Amino acid sequence: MREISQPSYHHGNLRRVIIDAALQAIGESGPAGWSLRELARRAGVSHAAPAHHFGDKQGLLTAVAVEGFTLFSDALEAAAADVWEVGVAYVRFAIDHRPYFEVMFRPELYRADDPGVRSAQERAAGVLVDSARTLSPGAEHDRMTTIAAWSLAHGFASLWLSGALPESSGGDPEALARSMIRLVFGALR
Amino acid sequence: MREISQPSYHHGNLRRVIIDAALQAIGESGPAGWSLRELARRAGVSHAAPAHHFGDKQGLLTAVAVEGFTLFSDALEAAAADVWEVGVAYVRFAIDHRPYFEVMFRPELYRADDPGVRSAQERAAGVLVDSARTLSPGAEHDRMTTIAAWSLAHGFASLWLSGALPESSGGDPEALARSMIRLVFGALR
DNA sequence: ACCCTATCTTGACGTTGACAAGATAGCGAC
DNA sequence: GTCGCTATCTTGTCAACGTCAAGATAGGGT
Repeated sequence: MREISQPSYHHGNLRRVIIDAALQAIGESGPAGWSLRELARRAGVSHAAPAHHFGDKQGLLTAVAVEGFTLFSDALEAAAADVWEVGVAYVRFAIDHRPYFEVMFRPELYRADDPGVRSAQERAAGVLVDSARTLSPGAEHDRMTTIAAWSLAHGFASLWLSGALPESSGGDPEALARSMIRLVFGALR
Repeated sequence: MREISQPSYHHGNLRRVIIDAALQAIGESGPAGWSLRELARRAGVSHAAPAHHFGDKQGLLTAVAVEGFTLFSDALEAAAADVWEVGVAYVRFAIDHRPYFEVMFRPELYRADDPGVRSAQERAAGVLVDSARTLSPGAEHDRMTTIAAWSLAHGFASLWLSGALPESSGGDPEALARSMIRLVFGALR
């Protein structure tokens, strides 16, 4: 009297199923607090199915990073019309797509030299550089302004996610980020 | 003919030895890329010695976090005389004590509700709040300024450590951080 | 009708974190 | 001094983990 179904050999492509399961697991227990086998169990596949598609755990996380940076670039580009909103979009992405974000900026978890990762990363960086130029008080400060704007948005997102800011419980991250950006860069320009 | 020494039962207190080994391991392979057993092997103790002193892996990382926040507070306080240097000290600590820093802001790795952690954390936050007040353009902007300054320093440190900034290879993080802080908060005040 | 390949499963191996039980050494009491 | 108590550390064990090798299945081209 087995309650487990017999083998049944899937033949759809499980890549998406597995990535989605990974995102959910990362959301629940952080980017390193889950196991491939538990993942497979939840996705209803064998314990080695993930390895087939992604080689190993790093390979799976590499796929997550690529997807993450791509979605990230899309989000930033969509906000680029209003320069002041790019930083807000940065924060919003980090919070709305926390699992992606947490993997993306932990390069030791995946293969950071993967060409797919590289190009997706560069695309995102490009959007940031372009919008920061608009905020810069002068061409000679362009690079410094980019770094400052990036640091400000990234730091706020990281602190918010790690729960270091007391406002994390209950506050509205977008509104807070918007005020912060206007305070800092309103004075600068 | 055994080449391994016989048991020999240490009786010093191995807490320090183990924490130091952990810091080294974290420095080499990130806050989650090492194993307790490998750690013990390097420290020359049995595979269960760490568990005796710290309960489990989380316990060991909790001890690291407490120590880290304490050293962090010391570093910030030492720089507090010159407000402009607090942010620089933040960055310097992150880079000079990378293993501590990487653990401290990953609360899912340790017991963030530990009373020791809490008080060490609050002490560090206190220094930040006090110095940010000096930079604030007005009392009603105090909180916003604190968050902005904190985000700026934390973001810069995180991006630098993760290698996201091209300047990470070869540049001088302290000097860069100093310019960035002066650019942003010089205009604000 | 056949085979070829991508897809997925099964089985196995060494390693890991954790627990339980045993061994050792220092130290105060008498 | 030696007895026993306790903190310290070791040994032994276990389920779970990541990875590899080998086998099973199904769908598409020929």
